[in-house]
Amino acid sequence: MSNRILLVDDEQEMRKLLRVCLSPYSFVIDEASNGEEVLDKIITESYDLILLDIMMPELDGFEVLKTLREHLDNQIPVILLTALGDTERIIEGLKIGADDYIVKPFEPKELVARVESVLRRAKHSKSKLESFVVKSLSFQPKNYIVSYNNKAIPLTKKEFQIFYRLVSNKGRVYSRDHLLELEWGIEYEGDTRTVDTHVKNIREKLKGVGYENTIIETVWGIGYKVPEGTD
Amino acid sequence: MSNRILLVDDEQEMRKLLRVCLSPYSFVIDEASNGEEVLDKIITESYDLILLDIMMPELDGFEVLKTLREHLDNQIPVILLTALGDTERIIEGLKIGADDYIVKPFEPKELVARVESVLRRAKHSKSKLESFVVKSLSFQPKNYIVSYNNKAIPLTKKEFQIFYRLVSNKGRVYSRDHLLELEWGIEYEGDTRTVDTHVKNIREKLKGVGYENTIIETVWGIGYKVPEGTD
DNA sequence: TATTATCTTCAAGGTTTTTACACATTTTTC
DNA sequence: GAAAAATGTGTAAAAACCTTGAAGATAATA
Repeated sequence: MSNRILLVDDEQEMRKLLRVCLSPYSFVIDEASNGEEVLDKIITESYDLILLDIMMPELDGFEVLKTLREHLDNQIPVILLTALGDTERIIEGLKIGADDYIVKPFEPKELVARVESVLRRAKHSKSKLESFVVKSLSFQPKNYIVSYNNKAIPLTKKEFQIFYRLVSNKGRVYSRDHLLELEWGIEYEGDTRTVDTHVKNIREKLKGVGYENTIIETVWGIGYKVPEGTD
Repeated sequence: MSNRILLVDDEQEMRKLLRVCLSPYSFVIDEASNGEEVLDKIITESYDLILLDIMMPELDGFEVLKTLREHLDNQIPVILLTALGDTERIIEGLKIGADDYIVKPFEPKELVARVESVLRRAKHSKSKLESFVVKSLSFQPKNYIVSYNNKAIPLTKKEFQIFYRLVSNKGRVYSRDHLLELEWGIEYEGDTRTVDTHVKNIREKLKGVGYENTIIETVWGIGYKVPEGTD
């Protein structure tokens, strides 16, 4: 599956340049010309990487990144585009969660290298690969395995995806639509209730291994969540 | 849901022009021809954006904006309409809380762009996403959570909506009709007393977790409010 | 290709939320 | 202070929403 990249820059020329540089590779590319548009798109679409210009009028790259990390998807990789010599802002940007930065003007080759490196890292990133334990359930994302008392719970791929998303974003409510977008793809047209069925199956399988907590909670009229709390 | 826009200008021609420019898009448009009418309408109706002419006889745009920001809704986006070269007033206007400005005469395209930009920004404004604390209650709007002493209060969706509206507009009184319009939708046909029931339930649930303040006050003959005061 | 596993759809039945309404209580008006 | 108007409250019906099971469709595997 080709990676989806969002290019963010207020200057159309720069977006064009970025697009040209990346076009030889099999990326699906989308653009946004200002901060608000980015937030909008992130909520409705889903991307594997964001190339984010820092200097934009109104809502600048910093603000976008901050909002993104604090309120929206905390995992999506971000590469900052900065002007030469803007060391301070680079450091600041990395602090608040950027994954890498590229200084304008840049070498096309370097751009691609950075993009691929970040994508690769993201794919194998700790958060995505490392096992962890939540509420007595131990997750092993790289193998699509969840286990309880050392007993593996035979989740299917979709089930795992949903469960993993909810668990690794404890406390956050996901609407059915949002889950469909995140786990199925950009323009899923099918029945929303599909999510319900998967949730049902997850719950069933959890019970099947003797796990009695109600870990996936229904938020009436909204969606599903895994509540925060002791693990 | 389409956004509601209030056009404010003393010249009918200008209102007509604005309306024509915006008509290709799915906005619900209302008009006002003087300052007093604006304040009137803001209190009884609700809008997502106000296009406000500065130069009006009697109560001018400044005064309206000031009153709006000081006494009424502090969040509703406002775009100022100004004459060419009126830099001073523009700056002044932005200072007292306008979100953007447009210089007359304007390009229709630009008007629409500005309008949409401001609307988008408002939709994702921090205030809509960020958690906050009011009178010992902590709100996490993103996840539909209100909690007291770290204990979640199990509000239903409607209850949360109403409570959140009142709390995030402390000091402002909302009539039942207005709340219905805001939280139910423009053409609600049911019983007004439905609001009372929800308010009752909210109060009950607050007591249920040991919260004894009377945070939602009844304003006799008008509606409900959450009073301003120490948090 | 046949077989199996997984995913999706659908509808019946159950649960929760929302609404309506009747009556109690409070506030205002005269 | 009595009548009228507005609000508070409990209950129950109505509506909205969720769960569940089963069956068809699709994809994966042998």
